[in-house]
Amino acid sequence: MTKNEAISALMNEGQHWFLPSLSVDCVILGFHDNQLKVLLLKHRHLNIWGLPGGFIYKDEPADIAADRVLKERTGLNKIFLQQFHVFAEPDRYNKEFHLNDLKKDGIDVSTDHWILQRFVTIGYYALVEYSKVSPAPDTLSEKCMWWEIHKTPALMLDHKRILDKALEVLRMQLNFQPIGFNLLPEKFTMPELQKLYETILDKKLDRRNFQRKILGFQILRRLAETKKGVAHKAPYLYSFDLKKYHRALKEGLNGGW
Amino acid sequence: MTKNEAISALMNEGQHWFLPSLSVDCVILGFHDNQLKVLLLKHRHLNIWGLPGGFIYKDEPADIAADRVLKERTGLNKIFLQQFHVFAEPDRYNKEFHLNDLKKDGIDVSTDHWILQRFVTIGYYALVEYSKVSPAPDTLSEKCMWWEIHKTPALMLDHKRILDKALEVLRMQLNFQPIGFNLLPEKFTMPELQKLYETILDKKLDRRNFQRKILGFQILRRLAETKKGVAHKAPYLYSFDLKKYHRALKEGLNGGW
DNA sequence: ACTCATTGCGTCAATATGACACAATGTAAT
DNA sequence: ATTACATTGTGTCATATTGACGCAATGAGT
Repeated sequence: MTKNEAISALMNEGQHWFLPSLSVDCVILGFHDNQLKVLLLKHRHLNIWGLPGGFIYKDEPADIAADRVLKERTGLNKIFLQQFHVFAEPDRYNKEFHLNDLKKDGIDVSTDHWILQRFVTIGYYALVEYSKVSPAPDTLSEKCMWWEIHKTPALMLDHKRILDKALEVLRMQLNFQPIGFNLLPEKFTMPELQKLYETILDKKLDRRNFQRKILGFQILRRLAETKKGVAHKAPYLYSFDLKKYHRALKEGLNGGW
Repeated sequence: MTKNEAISALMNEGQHWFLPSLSVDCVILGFHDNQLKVLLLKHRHLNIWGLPGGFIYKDEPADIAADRVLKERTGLNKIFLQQFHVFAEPDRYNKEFHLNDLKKDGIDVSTDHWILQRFVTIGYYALVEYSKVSPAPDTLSEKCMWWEIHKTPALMLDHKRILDKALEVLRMQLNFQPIGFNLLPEKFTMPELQKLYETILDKKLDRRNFQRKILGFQILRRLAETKKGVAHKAPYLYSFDLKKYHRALKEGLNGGW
């Protein structure tokens, strides 16, 4: 099936396949070159980017739909994927935008076409290991690539707001949940982990205090090896203690009360 | 318009008014007699209770829909109301349940009626001042009353799960946000505030340490008066310092990182 | 006047946190 | 080889926060 055929099928049959009014959008974050990155798609003819998103089959759980979208875009599945917010303002969805988008593709639809109706979208975010992802464009897009989190291009509709909200929630989670398992390779160094935290928090942390605190969580295991081929003193390699990591995920880190 | 007329109108016209596939459900919590309570509705003919919920008008933001539902059920509006989770499993919605419900009301609908389709619901929770609420049943229900949070009756569909999730999120929020302003009367005592925390957390707290910690947040003002007509030593009255309270809401309490 | 549960206000040790010092290490320049 | 230097591993110290608990004051009920 060519891309155009796929689009035709979607346009003509979509309303029979999918739950009306609802979509999912995924904020897929990866970490590379000591930078937090987000996976974006470029629409076929418009010079605008957007988050990977999709619709929910009529008998499909929303979480599975998000998983499916993620799989289609990154080749990854079964990863840490979490619903974080619903975006349900009536004006978030711009009829004109899609109408123009489709026209440029040579597709003319009436203004009451299903894809032009108001959509409420469920925002999901995923933390993935950058190196394992093979960005792959889908039916409606021509490019799929990583962008540095603070240097994203203009995004369609309210996708910038969705991205910002994902980061806000992520920062909150950092306060009571461990993070990083899905963002880092299996073996990593303390400075890499610290840089990840600093990037998410957008804030410098003291190297020594960071180490003390993170080790205090008891979710890391220091390996016997050090990182080779790196400038300056070779740092130790660490890996997550998965058992303790998952326990911490469930029970929280600090407690608070 | 009688209740039956209202139901007829809803059944016949609903699909033109509301966004398909979507609903909102509200977990409305109040505090009374040193107990956390939740507002539940009893369906008209079934001996089963449920959370107050409703649909979203086609041009209405979901937050406003939740506000509207809340207003209709409690007489309150403009209060702390927060989306906390989306429930989107296909099997959460039980066609048979509604079919039976309607039959007992003398309403026969075909199995493809709009109200029998799959619905994804957005869960909202609200913390309200118990004494200001006037529980009022709506079109589809015959009773509306407070229930102790740990002694709720059987709930329809997945409403028990929604309630539990709301409490889980609320407990998390307690770790980095102040709470209580909407749950307590304007003037309250320290033991009352502590009891609120203990109820939400389902855990005993040390009286003296609790006071020290909560005062440390700097969101309380101690009044010159003490609570009268109470057994034993008269405790001081406190009220929230709204300015600082709202600042703490925005900026968080502890920071963590 | 006495009892007693409860409140207000402490103390003290243990623990956590923030700021910073210093030696060890490995690459790169000389 | 030697040296320079950025970076890492480890530790210190003062301060802040936390958990556990003591004790006197209060005020309704007897």
